[in-house]
Amino acid sequence: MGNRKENSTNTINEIYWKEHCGLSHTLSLIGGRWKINIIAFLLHEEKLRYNELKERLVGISERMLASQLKELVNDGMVNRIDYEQFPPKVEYELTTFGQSLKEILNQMEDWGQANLPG
Amino acid sequence: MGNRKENSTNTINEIYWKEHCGLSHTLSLIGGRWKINIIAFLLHEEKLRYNELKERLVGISERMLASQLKELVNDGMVNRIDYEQFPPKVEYELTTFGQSLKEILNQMEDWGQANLPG
DNA sequence: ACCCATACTTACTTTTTTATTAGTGTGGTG
DNA sequence: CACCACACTAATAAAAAAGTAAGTATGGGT
Repeated sequence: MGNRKENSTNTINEIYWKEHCGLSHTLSLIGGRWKINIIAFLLHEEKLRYNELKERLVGISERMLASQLKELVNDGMVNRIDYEQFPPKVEYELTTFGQSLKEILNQMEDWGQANLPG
Repeated sequence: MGNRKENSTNTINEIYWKEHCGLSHTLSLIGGRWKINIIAFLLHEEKLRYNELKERLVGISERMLASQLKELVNDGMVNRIDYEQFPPKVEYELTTFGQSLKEILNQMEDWGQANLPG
C-alpha cells in the first residue's frame, strides 16, 4: 500500500491529534477519499457486493475501492462477508460500530443536502 | 496556493460527489487537514486571534494555518475580523452558518471521544 | 537608522494520495 | 484448452497536499 514515513511531521501531527481530539478521531475513520460514499450506500442498502459498490461509486477505481474497503474493515466500521463460492461472492455491510454513526451521518447528510452549492 | 488541475480525474470525481451527495459536501467543508481543529477551538472560545490559534494547534505551520483559515472564510464557515490596528489585530469566529454545525460537531466529538484508540 | 509586533506570503522541497493499466487465482463451461 | 466470472493486487506515473524556511508590510518606539 501507500507506505508512509513513520516520522514525518505530517504523520506525527496526525497521530497526535487523533489521540487528543475526538473530532479528529471521528474524521480519521470516515474522512478517507471515498469512505462516506461507501458508508452512505451501506446505510441505505445494508449489504452490497464489491461490484455493486463499484457501480454506485461513479468514478472510483479498483485500487481506491479495494483500499478504502480494506481500511474500513481494519477500522471495524465494515464487515467483509466472504461466501467462499465460485465465482467469488463477497458482501460488505456496516458493523454495529459502523452503524453507531448512523444518527450523526444522517444529520450530516441532511445538513449537507440543505446547503448544497448551486 | 496549491494549484490543482481543473480536469484531473480526481478533481472531476470530487466535484461530482460534492454536488450529488450531502455527506460529501459536508465533509468538503470540514474535512481539510486542520479545519475541525480550528472549528473546535472556535466553538469553545468564540473569538481567537491568528497567534492564539497557532498556539493551540500544536504542530501546525504558518502556511497551513493561513490556508485553512482562508478556505474556511471562503466557504462562509468563519468570519475574519480585522481591527485595522497597529500592530495588526485579527480575530476569527464562526459565522452563523458555521455555528449551525455545532450540534453535529458536538456529537462527532462525543462519539470520537467515546471511541478513542488506546 | 534599527528593531519590534502581528498576521500573514512566497518559493521550493518532500511526502502522501490517487490514477492508470495490467495482471492474479480458480472452478466451471463450451 | 480457451474463456468467463468476480474480487481483488501490483507497478508505475501523475497529481495534490503538506513541510520548511525566509520574507513582506507598517507604524511606533529607542
